[in-house]
Amino acid sequence: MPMEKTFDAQTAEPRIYKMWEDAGAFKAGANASRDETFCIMLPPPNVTGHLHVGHAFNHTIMDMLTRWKRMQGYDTLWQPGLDHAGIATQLMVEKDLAETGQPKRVDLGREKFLEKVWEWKAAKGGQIEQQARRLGDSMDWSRSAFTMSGAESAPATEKPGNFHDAVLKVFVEMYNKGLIYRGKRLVNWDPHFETAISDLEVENIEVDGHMWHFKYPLAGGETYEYVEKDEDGNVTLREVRDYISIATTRPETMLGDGAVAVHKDDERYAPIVGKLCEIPVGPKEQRRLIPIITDPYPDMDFGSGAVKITGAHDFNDYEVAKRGGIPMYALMDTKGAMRADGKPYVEEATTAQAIANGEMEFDEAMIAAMNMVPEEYRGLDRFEARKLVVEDITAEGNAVMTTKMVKNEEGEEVETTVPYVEDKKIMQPFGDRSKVVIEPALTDQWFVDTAKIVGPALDAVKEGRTKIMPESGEKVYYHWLENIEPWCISRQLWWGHQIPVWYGPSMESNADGSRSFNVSKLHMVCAATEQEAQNEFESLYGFKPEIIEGAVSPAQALIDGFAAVQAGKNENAAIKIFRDPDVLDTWFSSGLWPFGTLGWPEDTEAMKYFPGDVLVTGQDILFFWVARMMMMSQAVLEQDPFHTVYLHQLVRDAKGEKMSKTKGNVIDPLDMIDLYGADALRFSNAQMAALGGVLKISEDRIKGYRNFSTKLWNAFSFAEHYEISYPGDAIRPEATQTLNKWIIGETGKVRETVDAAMEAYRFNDAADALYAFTWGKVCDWYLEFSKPILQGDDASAKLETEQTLRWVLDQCLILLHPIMPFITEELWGLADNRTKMLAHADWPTYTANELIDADADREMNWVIGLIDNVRSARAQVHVPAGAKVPVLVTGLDAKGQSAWDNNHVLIQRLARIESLSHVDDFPKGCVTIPMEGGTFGIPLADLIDVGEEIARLEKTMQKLGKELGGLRGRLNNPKFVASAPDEVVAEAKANLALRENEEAQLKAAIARLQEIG
RNA sequence: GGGUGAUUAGCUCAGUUGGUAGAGCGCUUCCUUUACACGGAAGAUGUCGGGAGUUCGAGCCUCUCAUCACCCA
Repeated sequence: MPMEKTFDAQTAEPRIYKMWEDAGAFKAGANASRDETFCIMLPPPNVTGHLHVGHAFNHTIMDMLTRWKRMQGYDTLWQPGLDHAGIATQLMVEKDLAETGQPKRVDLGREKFLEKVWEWKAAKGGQIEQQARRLGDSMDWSRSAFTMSGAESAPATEKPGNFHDAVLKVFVEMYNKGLIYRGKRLVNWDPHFETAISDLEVENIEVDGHMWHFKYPLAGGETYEYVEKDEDGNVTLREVRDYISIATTRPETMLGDGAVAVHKDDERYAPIVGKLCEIPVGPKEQRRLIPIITDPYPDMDFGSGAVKITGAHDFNDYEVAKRGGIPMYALMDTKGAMRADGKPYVEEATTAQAIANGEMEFDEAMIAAMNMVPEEYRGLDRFEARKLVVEDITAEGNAVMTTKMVKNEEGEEVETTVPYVEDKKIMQPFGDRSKVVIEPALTDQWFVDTAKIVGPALDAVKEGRTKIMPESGEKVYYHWLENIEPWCISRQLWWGHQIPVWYGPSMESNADGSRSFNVSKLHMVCAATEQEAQNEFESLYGFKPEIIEGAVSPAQALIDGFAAVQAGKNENAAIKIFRDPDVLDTWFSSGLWPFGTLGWPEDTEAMKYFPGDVLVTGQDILFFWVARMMMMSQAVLEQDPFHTVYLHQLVRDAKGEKMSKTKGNVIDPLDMIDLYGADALRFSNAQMAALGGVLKISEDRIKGYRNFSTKLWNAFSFAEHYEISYPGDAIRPEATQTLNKWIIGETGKVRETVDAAMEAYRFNDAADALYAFTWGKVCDWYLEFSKPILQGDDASAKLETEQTLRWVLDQCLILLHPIMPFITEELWGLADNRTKMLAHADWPTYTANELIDADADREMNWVIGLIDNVRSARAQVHVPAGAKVPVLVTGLDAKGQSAWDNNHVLIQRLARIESLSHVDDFPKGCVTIPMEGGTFGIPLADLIDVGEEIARLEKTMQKLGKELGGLRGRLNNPKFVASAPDEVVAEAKANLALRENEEAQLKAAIARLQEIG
C-alpha cells in the first residue's frame, strides 16, 4: 500500500497508542536488558484534574527521559497515579450535589458524603489519565496509584491499594518519635472551607485598603506631653495628649486587643509605658483597659509607632503576645463572623479586666472560651463589623482627625475636619482555592515538627546527593528550608486520611487510691487501627470503651453523655472514645508518593525502583511537594527519593502572560494535538525546555514542528519513490562512497550530541540538533546527493547508497522517538519485518569518532560550499533558476580536482552546471567564486550586469574585510599571541591565510570586471 | 522591603569552562524542478538594556543604573 501524502495523526495516534498498551510496552521493566533501574514518579495530578499545557510540558520531559532509558535497556518505570486532592475534590463533589439537587454535605453526614465522593471519583475522576494517553505518555498504567487507596471508606469496586496504610503507618511512627504533635497555634484559617490551611496555600495579594487612626484614651484621664522631632532633633510638634494614637487596617480586631506595644527606644511614648489605656469600642461602662508595653516589633517610623496587639488575629501580634504573656482573645467563628457564643459581654469583660489588672490567673483554654465581642456586634460578618466599629468610634470622637479641602454647596473650596483614613495598598492573604480573605485563627491543629526532619533534606542538596536543576533552585530551596515553619497538617475536611488518633476521658488517681474519669481533660491515643486504639484504652480503663460515631461534635457528645449517665452513677457506660474528626493535608500523603506508590510498607518487588531517579515538576511546587518528599523519605526510609530535581517554570502564552479563563488566552493541549498531532506539541515542548527558561507556548511553533513531521514523512516517501526495499532493521554498510561515509559520520555526531544533551537535561539542544540533522543534513543534502546515484547505473554504489539511506533514516527514527513517538513508530512499522517495535528498539552507542571519515567530511563540506557559492552567485546576478551554465576554474589543486572528480555529478546537478573547463585566465565578464584550492568562474559576458557584479563582490569584500581586520588585529597583538592558548592562535592563523587567499581572488575578480567597465 | 531571574534580529527565544553572535517564525525575491508548497533556492536585519571595570580579547566575569517578571514578607 503506498504511503499517504502526509501522516494522519488524528487516526494514527490512537491506533499506535493502543498497540503499545496492548503489547504492554510501557510496563515496569519492559524491554529491560540490564539490571539498572530508571524510575520517574509522575507528580500525581488531582483526581479532579484536566490536562493543561503545564502537564503537557512536563509529561513530554518525563516521557522523553523514560523512552530514552527504556530504549537503552534500563529497567524503567514511569509511575502514574492520582492525588485525592482534599479541598478541590470535596468542593467539586459539593458543587455536584448542589447542581443535581441532592442533600448538602452536612445533611448527608460524613459516611454518606464520603460514599458520594467515591461515587464521583468512579464516574468522573481521573479523566486526565485518558488525556495523558493522547500525549503518548509511556507510563505503566497497570500500576496507577491513588493517594487514598485502601482507605476505610473506599468501596470494594475501587482498585485495591495500600496507600492509606502507608500514610497511617508514617503518621503513627512520626507521632511516636515526637515528630508530630498537636497544639493550639495561630494558623491560616479559610472561612469559606472552614478549615486550617498551610502557609503555602495562602496567596498574598496587594489590594486597596485603608489605614484608620484611632485614639486609645489613657486610663483615668491621665495626660502626657507628646513630642515629635525631625531627623535633626528639632521639635516639630509638642502637645499634651490624653490618648495614644493607633493605626490599624483591621479595626474589628480591636475588640480582641490585649495590649498596645511601642518600641522601647521610642521617646514619644516613654512617659506612658506601663500605664493602661482604653480600647475605645464596646459599651462605655465595660471599656477594657489594656497595658502599654514595649516590644522590638513596632516600627517607630511606621504609622504612629504604636501597635495594638491582637494575638489571636495577626501573626506578628501573636509572637508579641507570646513574648509578653498577653491574652489572645479569639473574636470570630469558623465562618469568619463575629462570635455569638459564650457568656454575655459584661461578664466576659469583667473577667478580662481582672486578667489585665493582674488580679486573675488565666490559661489558654479559659481565654479561648471567652467571647470579647459586645452584643451589638455578635454574629456580624467580619467586614460588616469593621464598618460598624469604625462608625461607632468616630461617632464617639475617638477617631484621629485631619483637615481636608472639600467643595461646599456653592461649589467653593472650604476646609473641613474629617477622620484620618489613609488609602493604602495592603497585602492581604487569600485562600489559593477559595479566594476568600484568610483569617489567622487560634485553633487546635496537628503539626509536623519540620525543624526536626529538615536536616537530612538540606544536606541532600548541600552534599550534592540531590541535584536541583536549574541550579538557582538550590538557593531558593536552602532559603526556605533554613527558615522552615512547623507544618500544619490537619484539615477540617472529610475527604482525606482521617487522623489516626482517638480521644477518651483521662483517668485520675484520687488520694484514697481510687480512680476517676475526667471528661474535660482528654487522653489521646495514636494507633494505626481502631482496634489497636480500643485495646490501648482498655489497658488504661480496664474495660473496652465504645466509639462515638456520627456526632457533629464528638467531644461535646462525650461530655453530655457522661453527665447524663453520671447522674445515675454508672460511670463506665458513659466512658466512650472518639476519633479525631480532622483529615490530613493532602500534601502529607503526596509526600510519601516516592515509595507509597510502590507498595510500601509491604516489601514488594517494585520497591527496587526506590529511590527513583528524576523528579520533574513546576518550580511553584518545590516547597509544597519536593521538599516534603525529601523530608519524608528521609524521616521514614532514611534515603533520598531521587537524585535529580528538574524544575521548570509556569507555561505561559506566546506573549508570556499567564493563561487564565478570564483573559481568554488559554491554550488547550488537546486542541493542539487535534490540529497538529501530539508529536508536534511534544517537539515544541522539548524545544522550549531550555534550563530555567521562560516557557512560552506558541501555536506557530507547534505548526512548524508539524511541518517537520511531514518533512520526515516525506523522507520516507522519497525512499518509497526510489523503490528502496525495507525488509527489516537496517544495517550500517561499510561505505566506500564519499557521500555515504559523510552522512554516516554526521549521524555519529548527532547521536553524541543528542545523548550529551539528554544527559545534561538540555532537551532543547537535543531537539534542535535532531531538527538540524534531519532537515538540514539528511533531507536538504543527503537525499539530494543520493538522487544521481539512485538513478544511475552503478549497481554497487546504488546498493550501498540504498543501505546507507535506510540506515540513516532508521537512525532518525530511533533518535527522534523519545520526542516524537507516534510518527516515528508509524514509519518504523513500514518495514516488512522488524525485530521489535520502535519503542523497544536499541538505542545506538556508536561514537562520532568511530563513524567520522575525516577526508569524506572535508570533501563533502567543500562540495556543499561550492554548490552554495555557485547558487548564491547565480541568484545575485539573476541567472535564470532553470538555466544550466558552463563553469570555468583556475588553479585547481589536486585535492580540489579529486573532490570535483568524485562529486561532479552531484555538484553539476545541484548547482545546475553544464560543464567544467580549466582555463589559465578568466575571460572578461566572469562571475568569480573563490574556493579553497581553486577559483571557479561563470562566464556570463552577455548576461552579466558588470556594475551589479562589482557591487556583489565588493559587498563580500566588506564582510571579509571586517573579519580580516579582527584576525589581523589579534595576531599583530603580541600579547594575544603570548597569552592565548596555542590552538586558538593556530586557528586564527589558519583562518587568516584562508581569508587572505579569498581576498586576493576577489580583488583579482574586481580588477577584471573594472577592465570591462 | 527581601529574594530569584530576565533584558540578544520585526516576533519568540538559544548561546555550557571568556576566542569575536545563532535557530524558528515572520519578511523580500525567484521557483509548482519526478520525496515534500506543511516545499525548494537565494537574501536582508543586531551600538547582545545604559554606563564603568577586569582581560590580549566580554553577549558570557565584576560593579553600577534602568526596566520587566516571578516568589516571599
